[in-house]
Amino acid sequence: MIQNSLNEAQRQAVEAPLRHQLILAGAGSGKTRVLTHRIAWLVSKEGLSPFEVLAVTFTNKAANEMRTRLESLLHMPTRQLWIGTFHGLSHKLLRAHHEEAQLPALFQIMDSDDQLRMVRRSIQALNLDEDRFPPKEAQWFINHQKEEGLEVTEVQPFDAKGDQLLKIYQTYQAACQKAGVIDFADLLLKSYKLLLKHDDLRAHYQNRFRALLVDEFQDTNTIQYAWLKLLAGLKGAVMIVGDDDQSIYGWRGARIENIQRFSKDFANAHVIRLEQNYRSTSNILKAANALIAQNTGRMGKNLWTSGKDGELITIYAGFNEQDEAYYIASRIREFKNHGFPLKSNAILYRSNAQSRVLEEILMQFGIPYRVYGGLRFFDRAEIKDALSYLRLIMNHDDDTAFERIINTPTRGIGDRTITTVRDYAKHHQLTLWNALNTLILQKQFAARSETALLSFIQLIENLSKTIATLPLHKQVEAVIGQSGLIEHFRKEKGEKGLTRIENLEELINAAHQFEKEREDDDMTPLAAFLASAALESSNEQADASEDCVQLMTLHSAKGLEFPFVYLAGCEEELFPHYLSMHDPKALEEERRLCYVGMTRAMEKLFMTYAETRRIHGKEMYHKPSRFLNELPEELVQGVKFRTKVTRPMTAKSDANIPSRAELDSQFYPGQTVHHHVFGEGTVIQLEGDGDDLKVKVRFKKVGTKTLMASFLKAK
DNA sequence: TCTATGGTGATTTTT
DNA sequence: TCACCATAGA
Repeated sequence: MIQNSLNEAQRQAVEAPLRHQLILAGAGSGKTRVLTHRIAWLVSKEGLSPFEVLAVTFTNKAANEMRTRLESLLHMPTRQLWIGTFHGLSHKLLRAHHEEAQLPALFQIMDSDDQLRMVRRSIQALNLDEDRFPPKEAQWFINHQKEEGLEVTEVQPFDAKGDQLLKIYQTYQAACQKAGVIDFADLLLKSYKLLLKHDDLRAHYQNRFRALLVDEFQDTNTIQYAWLKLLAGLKGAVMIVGDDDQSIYGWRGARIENIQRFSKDFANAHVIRLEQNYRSTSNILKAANALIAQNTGRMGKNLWTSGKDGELITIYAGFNEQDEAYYIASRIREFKNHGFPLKSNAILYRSNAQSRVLEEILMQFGIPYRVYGGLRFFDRAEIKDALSYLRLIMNHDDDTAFERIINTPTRGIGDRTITTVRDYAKHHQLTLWNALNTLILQKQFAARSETALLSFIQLIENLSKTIATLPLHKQVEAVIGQSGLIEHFRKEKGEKGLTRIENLEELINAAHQFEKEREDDDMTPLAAFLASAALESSNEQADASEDCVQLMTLHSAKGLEFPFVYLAGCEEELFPHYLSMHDPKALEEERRLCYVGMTRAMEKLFMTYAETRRIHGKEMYHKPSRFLNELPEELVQGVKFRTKVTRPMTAKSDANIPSRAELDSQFYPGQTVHHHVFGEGTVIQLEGDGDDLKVKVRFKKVGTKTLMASFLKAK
């Protein structure tokens, strides 16, 4: 990517006067670059104060990246600038105006796990049959209502079942209110209603934000759209960046139609297409374009590159899933032998279950790998236990936290006892903590239970006192130390308990880190830490240092890129998935998923399938995915997937061998290099050879540059 | 309170 | 097939 300056379309988007803009940004077309440059332009050339800009993303990762890049562009702190996720910014609004939003000052955020427990308890409290009303379904119902912008008072049930579900919603919502906790969907809904109901606040924010920018707009749902529209008011200039072809979260409530709706709701919006791709070879782009052209109702877009044609796309037909995995592992080993690091390989698949066979074979090959998208750090049971102690200490009314730790570690408080407390709380409209204390005063428990309960109350109250004056990490440390969690997990046999203890220690580190990095706001450090634990469940510690193959689902690959991509399991019923292949809308989303997967590849794309595969214990024969047939034949090589051939287990190589220039050079795509001025970067491509060898490098700090090889150091 | 057993059901996931 | 849950029994 030689992109020292913006291309024409990018420049138009960046340097436009304040106005509504719809940027259709194809994969790898530099959309983050456009977003950050746009903000920088508005601030430095249009004279906007950072105070007047609002930028919304979907993930924390994107928000952080944007802020970092912006700081290096503007050379000034960006604290005043509101950059964050929909949820994060909503949270900020609710904290600042919790009274108007009718929330307690110390309200806590529930994650979906907590939410499910809360829903389950609501169903039980209503004496409903869990078989007829599965908690998952009720949870989905509640979230769906909220995402459509409907508070509990606004839902119109249309049948008997809906009636019951609404009752669950009501009970659940009342329980949340009582405990002072809110769920993810509430963050958006409540902040939306806050602005809607309070004219003064709405006027204030509508006046304040002169420019509003939204990333990944195709992923927005109804409430997010309404939220944005309300915040923009009549004066705010809104710029949305998105790609209808990469909309893969429809099943989660994302409304692809929001993009079309935007042009209607925001008058005179300028549409700009970013179609020049700086990531993939021409052949990969042509194939992806051909595939996505099969979809109907697109905004329309054709990716192109000024770069090389590159390799053809290799399709491999394995005779079973082991053979498929063998083939992939062999290619990876081959690349490794040619000097490419393992981390330039990514294996993508439709469903998580597919990773197992791949992992087994990679292990046989002795190839290190990393599977993305497992349990996140803050979702681990032991971490949630420790956080629940902190939550209960901060807010004794937090019933979710109470339920979680009342008998963790086990302290002789049984189900009977807890049910007594729950029932009493329900009948007297008390929180669990208050109900427990009242019952103790009334001597309602057997002697043994009472001792256990009293020691629990003592523990929480003592901790509340002792940690009041401590710095955050000491608070966390004290709570973990005195809760007995460490002893509890020490009893767990095997490595599991040890890992848990290590994780608890890591939590103390995280608190320490958080203390150092936190910007000051009006929350106490503990409150801020708990909120960020719920909202910023950082996927994992950045152990990017380890060189290993990346395994992940197609969904989690969105936004990433890799020199070599293997799209595994390209079979009917698996991809497109059988649950999605009969509904035309869902099928198109599957195709978009395939498009997303293909466009992750920079240099070389492999698409593989297995003629037979074991699924749920049964041997299944699937046809090759229709998506393979939608690729132009002249762009495809390798095993003829349209005719059946019997093949030996050992897969023969038909992969690309790196070019002469690449072999002669000490540099290769995907390599980390160092430059004395520009700092660290990743090699994207080699050009020329011998003394004339030039290397395209994407630097972390300064973007992409092409340099003489002699100026670079391998790392 | 821990452990064994059987039934069930099985895309995709961020906040 | 297998992993997760709920439930029963020690």
